Amino acid sequence: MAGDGAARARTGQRNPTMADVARAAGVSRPLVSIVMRGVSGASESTRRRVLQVADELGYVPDARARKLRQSRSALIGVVFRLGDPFHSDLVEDAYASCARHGYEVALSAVTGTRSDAEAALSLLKERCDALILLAPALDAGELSHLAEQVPTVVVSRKLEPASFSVVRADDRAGTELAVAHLVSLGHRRIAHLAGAGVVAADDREAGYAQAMRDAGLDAWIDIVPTGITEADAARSMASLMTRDRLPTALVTFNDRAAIGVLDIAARRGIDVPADLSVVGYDDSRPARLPYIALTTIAQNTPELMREAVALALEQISGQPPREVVLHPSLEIRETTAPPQVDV
Amino acid sequence: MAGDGAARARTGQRNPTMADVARAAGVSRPLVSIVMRGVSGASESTRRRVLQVADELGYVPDARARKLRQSRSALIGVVFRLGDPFHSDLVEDAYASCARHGYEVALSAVTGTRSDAEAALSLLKERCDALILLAPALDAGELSHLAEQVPTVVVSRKLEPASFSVVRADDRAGTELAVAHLVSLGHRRIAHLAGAGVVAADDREAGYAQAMRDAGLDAWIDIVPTGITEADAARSMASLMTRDRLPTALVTFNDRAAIGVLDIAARRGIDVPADLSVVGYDDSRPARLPYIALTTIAQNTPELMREAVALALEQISGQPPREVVLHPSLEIRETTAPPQVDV
DNA sequence: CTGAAAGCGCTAACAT
DNA sequence: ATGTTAGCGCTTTCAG
Repeated sequence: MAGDGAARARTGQRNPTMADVARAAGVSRPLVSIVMRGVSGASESTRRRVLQVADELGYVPDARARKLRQSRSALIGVVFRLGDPFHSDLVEDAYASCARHGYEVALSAVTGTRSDAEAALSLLKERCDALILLAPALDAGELSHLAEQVPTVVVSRKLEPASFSVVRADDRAGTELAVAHLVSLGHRRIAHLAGAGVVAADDREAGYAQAMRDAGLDAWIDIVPTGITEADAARSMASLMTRDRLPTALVTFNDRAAIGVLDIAARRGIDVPADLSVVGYDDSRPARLPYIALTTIAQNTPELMREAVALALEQISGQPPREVVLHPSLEIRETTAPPQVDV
Repeated sequence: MAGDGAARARTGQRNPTMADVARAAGVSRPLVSIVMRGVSGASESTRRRVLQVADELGYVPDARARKLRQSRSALIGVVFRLGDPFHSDLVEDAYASCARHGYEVALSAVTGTRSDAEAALSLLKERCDALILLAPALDAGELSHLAEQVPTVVVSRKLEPASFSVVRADDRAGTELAVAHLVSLGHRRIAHLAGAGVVAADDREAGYAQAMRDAGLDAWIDIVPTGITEADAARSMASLMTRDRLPTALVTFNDRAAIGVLDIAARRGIDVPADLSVVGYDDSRPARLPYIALTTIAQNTPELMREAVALALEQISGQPPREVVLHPSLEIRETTAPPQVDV
């Protein structure tokens, strides 16, 4: 029973400390430390008794004191954008990858009122052993400055690795994959909904153009700029529909744009994929919903984070920063099919 | 310039400490502490000099040491479900509310592989002054056990406040609002898509039934059970459409179900709101997207978190736990309109 | 296998 | 306004 500890907490007394446990168990303080950390150096009987006493007292080790005393904090800080599905996936993978290497994760969120710099600073104060920044909105200079203070890994931004490491997927290769898939289905009038001014959008657009040329479809290259939200894409799609001939397939720069397109298509009676094939980009959670089932380009988030953590550990152990570029893959679902009528 | 500090970090030396700053500035350590905390007790000239030296050295205060020394950690722990839009909103509000009271936020995520209990334990180790749990999947016993160790506030779950405080919106009142809105538009055949086995779904269903009775529409009460995903709702909607007469309006137990309905409606050529009015529940981010524009019940997340933080502070200052029930509100957007043909 | 002593970086309490 | 001393809870030596 947690009688004693509970009573203490309820009456506003301090939490039990290691010394309390040692006293109650009739052993020295360091011995309790040994038992709590699960390292060797205590007999089995002592270990059992100490653990039982600790449990009875409701003892919880103080992470602040532990990390202060240890040279390394065994903490990897992750800066992510709150509410972003792609970041949510990455954070989940971060927990898994860090745990495999004996590290804990310290989270710091970027929100409408909390900048990347603020988020990173709070982790710096916690003395994380390394920082992993998910697509941070910081320029190279700010990132370098940060990286001089702590090993830093930038995820999913195309940046020259300098004092920090970079891990990202090859965005050009991604849209090339998308176009190649549509070409193999028999499409020729393939348009691209391009993200205007969005990071990574340039590479995705270049990959689209390259793949069209490679397929001998130079004449059909058709780039429609759009904004970052579903609503922007819906508007662009609506304007596309005022044309004489619609494309038979659409490659969008991200899933949100693709979903905006799907929505408008449904409302206007355009059958996807019979009348129009759509390929998104990101393989975000909504894309995987069965009733959306969007064919899309996946960045392989587990591998992205596995590499990010590996790069962090490399830097912690003194190795120089470097860049890792991963290959995206095609997830074929239900929004692509051969065109009903060819050109 | 951060020359010295940077060089240190890059060559793997330790970070500068307060003692380093004191030495370089030619003052005592506590004086540096006074300056860094911005409290009174240092002359303006000293203050300026210390701050400049600290900046040159690239000094960042060590949060672990500070929190260890202080009796209170000035930290409020928040346990949230990663990737849940409602939780994302709440966390964002938590940052704002905590900052107003001089508290920082320590985040701990619940994921597919990380339970509420694990998430809470890691915050316990950080010695947070209080914990705020967002719709935790823990039973009353587990919550009580936790609350004996640290002031605890449970958000958005209907639970008898015991050793912990509870803040939630009135779910019955929410669906009553939804039905009343539809009735005022002239609807009578109003069905409810009910969440099977989901927390809060019972109250929402009860509120629907109550409001129907209050409007004298007992005969039209029509409760269709469904699952928790958009796809579940889409299936339920499809089966609803095999009936002779469709309802003219639908109240769903959450936004995800509503969005599943909207999707199927668009695909089957049912015009929302002309043929069918739809009211969701939660006012989640997707509901607010302009191309969805879902009429829905809002829980007022800023107020929910404002109350949660207030309840946490109350408990920290020794007051007993209690319950706060907030009133939800109706957000009228574009998925509701008068019925085209009445019964 | 166990215990005594020192110290991580900081702040609170007391001096001056 | 500034300096001195002590100690937060833990882990790490180093002696037994």
